[in-house]
Amino acid sequence: MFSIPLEKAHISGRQENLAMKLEKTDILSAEEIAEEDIVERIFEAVIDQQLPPGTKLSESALCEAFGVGRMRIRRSLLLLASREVIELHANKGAYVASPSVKQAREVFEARLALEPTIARLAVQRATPEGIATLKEHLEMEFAAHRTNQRRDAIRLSGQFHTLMAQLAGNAVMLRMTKELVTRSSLIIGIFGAPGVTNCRDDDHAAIVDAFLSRDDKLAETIMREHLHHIEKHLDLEVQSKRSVDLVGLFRHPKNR
Amino acid sequence: MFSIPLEKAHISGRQENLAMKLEKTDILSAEEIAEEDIVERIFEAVIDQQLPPGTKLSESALCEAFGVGRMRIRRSLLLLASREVIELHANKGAYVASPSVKQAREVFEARLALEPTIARLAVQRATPEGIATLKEHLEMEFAAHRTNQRRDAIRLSGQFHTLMAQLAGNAVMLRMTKELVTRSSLIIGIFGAPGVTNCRDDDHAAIVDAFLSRDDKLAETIMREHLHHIEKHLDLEVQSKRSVDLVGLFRHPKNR
DNA sequence: ATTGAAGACATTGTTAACAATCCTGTCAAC
DNA sequence: GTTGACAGGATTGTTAACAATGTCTTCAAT
Repeated sequence: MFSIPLEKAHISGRQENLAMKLEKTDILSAEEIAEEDIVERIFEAVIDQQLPPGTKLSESALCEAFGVGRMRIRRSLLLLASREVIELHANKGAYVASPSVKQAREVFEARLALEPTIARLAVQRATPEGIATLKEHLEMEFAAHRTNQRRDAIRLSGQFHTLMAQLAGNAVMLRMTKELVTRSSLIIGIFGAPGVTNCRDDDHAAIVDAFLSRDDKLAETIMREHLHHIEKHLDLEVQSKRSVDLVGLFRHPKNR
Repeated sequence: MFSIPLEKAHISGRQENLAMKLEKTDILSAEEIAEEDIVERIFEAVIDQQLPPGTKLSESALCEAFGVGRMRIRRSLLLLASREVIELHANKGAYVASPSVKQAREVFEARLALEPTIARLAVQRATPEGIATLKEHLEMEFAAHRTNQRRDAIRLSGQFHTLMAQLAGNAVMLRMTKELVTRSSLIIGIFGAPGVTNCRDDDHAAIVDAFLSRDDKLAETIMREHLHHIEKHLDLEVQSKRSVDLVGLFRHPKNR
């Protein structure tokens, strides 16, 4: 599958003491689910738009879903909040974030700073196997589009960008990209035209071509334009699409 | 002081229920210390090099230091670990991170992707007050150097970079910059020549000049060269400066 | 019929006790 | 004297009970 073993290292430990007692079902289900796995799963559900902005993530439901204790869920939610993928409201619970227009601009500004560089580095460093993985991924994207698998198409579009960060071989930038791609899904869910897919895979195909010709500068340029293109197709002009600004609306009735 | 009110929003709540009971010491100490405050304090202590790599951060000590319960400390440590500023070893505790050569390269690669863009945006967007704050900051840097306040000089050098991110007005990039600057302090502590300061303030001064002439491209270029300069002055060639690779050392005695 | 209050219920936040693991110092054996 | 085992203490990890807050339903009053 091609994956770089990163993260998880700094929260090491978690030795399988359970794997020792070789009872029934020796192999399966002995695996403990770690916080990062939960975080990763929720990231992907957000990317899939299976968890739209504002969705409540109740602790008990998550405990049941992942089959873990409340403490672990709580830690996972804290990590998700620190990435601004969810919002933690005191005594009210966790909700999938609803990025504001300002936050949306910030996310894309950060992506424009990071991802063109990532694309350039990825082209410089990608191994032949990495490029093969990328081509396979592109094929899957096309297939999802052909067969109208909307959810798969969205997920694969996002994963294309994180895959680039993996090929660039930089764990820090990969982590940042995952966060930004996930938040982008929320942004597209709020400000995107309904029914439109976030990424044209034409652009993705062009980037893969840049890999084949090892043209790093070209990949960088395409990625920049690609991100610009995505942002341009958002409705970021509307001020506070939902949740009208009541304060501004009703202060000094004379001035409205 | 000029500060942008960001972060903390998404972990909102924490209403002062204690402030209600107006007993003695009505005003002070009613403030509860939040996780982010603890994280921020530890960030700064790491930047100051008061917490060198490998320092153990025991829960009980931190509880006493911050005057909070263990749960809050535990959450803070998790957040710090998710930023890779500390390492969490199961059943052993939290230790200030000791970045590897690979991680060091990754951090500076990320900074090179982010901070030149931040510098450009900051020049484009800085208000006159923001520029004044920047000039004051530069003065403080010079003062610290003149009076040989090494610790202050180091801290101010790092804060210059986060201040740039504040002037750029992008909360996402500000958060990333804080993380990267903090980790850079650890990296300089490990791989830097002893006694040398991490940033030349000549570069910082040149960047401030670019603000005055509103030359955003120049600021971007200087920042890029500045970061290159810092990285060049590190000993990243040595493999595992400390913690010798015993495995590689003692396998096949004939080959050593 | 709508509004407001009150109480039951559900969910989140905190604390404290307990369990598990690791570190350290002592002591016996060789 | 060095090495290994063992026990005690200290630290971390987990669980469960409890407290606090929010939410929802019911019901009465206007």
